[in-house]
Amino acid sequence: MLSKRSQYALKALGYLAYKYDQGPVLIAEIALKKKIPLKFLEGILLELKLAGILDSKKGKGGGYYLAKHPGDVKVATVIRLVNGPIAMLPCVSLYFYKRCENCNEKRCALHDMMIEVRDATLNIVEKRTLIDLMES
Amino acid sequence: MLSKRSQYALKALGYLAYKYDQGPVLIAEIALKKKIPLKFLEGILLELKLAGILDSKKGKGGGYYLAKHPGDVKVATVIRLVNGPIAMLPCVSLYFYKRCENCNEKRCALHDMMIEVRDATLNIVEKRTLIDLMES
DNA sequence: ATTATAGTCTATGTGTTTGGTAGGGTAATT
DNA sequence: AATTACCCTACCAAACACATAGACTATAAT
Repeated sequence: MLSKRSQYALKALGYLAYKYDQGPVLIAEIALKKKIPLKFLEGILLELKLAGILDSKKGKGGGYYLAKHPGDVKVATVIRLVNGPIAMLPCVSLYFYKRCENCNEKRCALHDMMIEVRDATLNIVEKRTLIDLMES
Repeated sequence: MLSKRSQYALKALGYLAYKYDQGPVLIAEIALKKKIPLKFLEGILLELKLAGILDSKKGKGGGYYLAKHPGDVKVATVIRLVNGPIAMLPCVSLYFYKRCENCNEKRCALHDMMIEVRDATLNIVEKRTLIDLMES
């Protein structure tokens, strides 16, 4: 399951994608429209900024905005950043790989099945971008 | 990610499937072969028994064994039992559904994408059984 | 320069889950 | 009597989830 934080991140990005090229958007506006606790959202947006997905402007007329074109931000990237591994097991994760202690990966039935699951999922989230999440 | 508990459950079941029709298997044997902390495993096997997947016999010559044919126990069932929802969001879960507070499911882009992910995953884990996990 | 705006940063809190360890006693079977 | 599952309590450390509060700092308009 995705954490609340991840859901919020995706929702917020969907909104910012929708508002793309319309200038900075207030944290408060996003919080209101997407029903996200404001201070919680603050931290999430900052994380997305530090990762280079968002950029921000302070002062009047400031706010957050996408640092890239919505089509250039993959859903998979956001999930990995905010939520962590997409795979069901560390031993089949591409970005968070950790060796499995109680199986030899060369012939582990569970391992093989989980690779299939991972690929089925990646096949979707690696292809989808913020364009697919655009929403008011 | 699957919890350790879930990994252990699947590993143990794979072993019991491998030993199917060879009489009860000691908890200690499973723990040893699959490198699972014994007391932890104890609880897991009990849970699987209460769910009707395993059966057990006490006393000398006792142990745990599959209550059903390995081909009749779906991987999806085990994951739902021990790990919880397979879907990435509560609002797209079939067995653990919970309404989403910050979207109207009729037209929520995230919702739709997560249904796709769910189905891609289910397409695998609903078809695989303990036969596919059989392993010494 | 001042002031309001709006993002940034740090700290704190509470509760839950995870992944164990340790020990005991009970009930059934051989 | 020995074996083995069953069932219970207690404890622990660490992480995670989901926030809230307050102070600080940069920006821009006046």
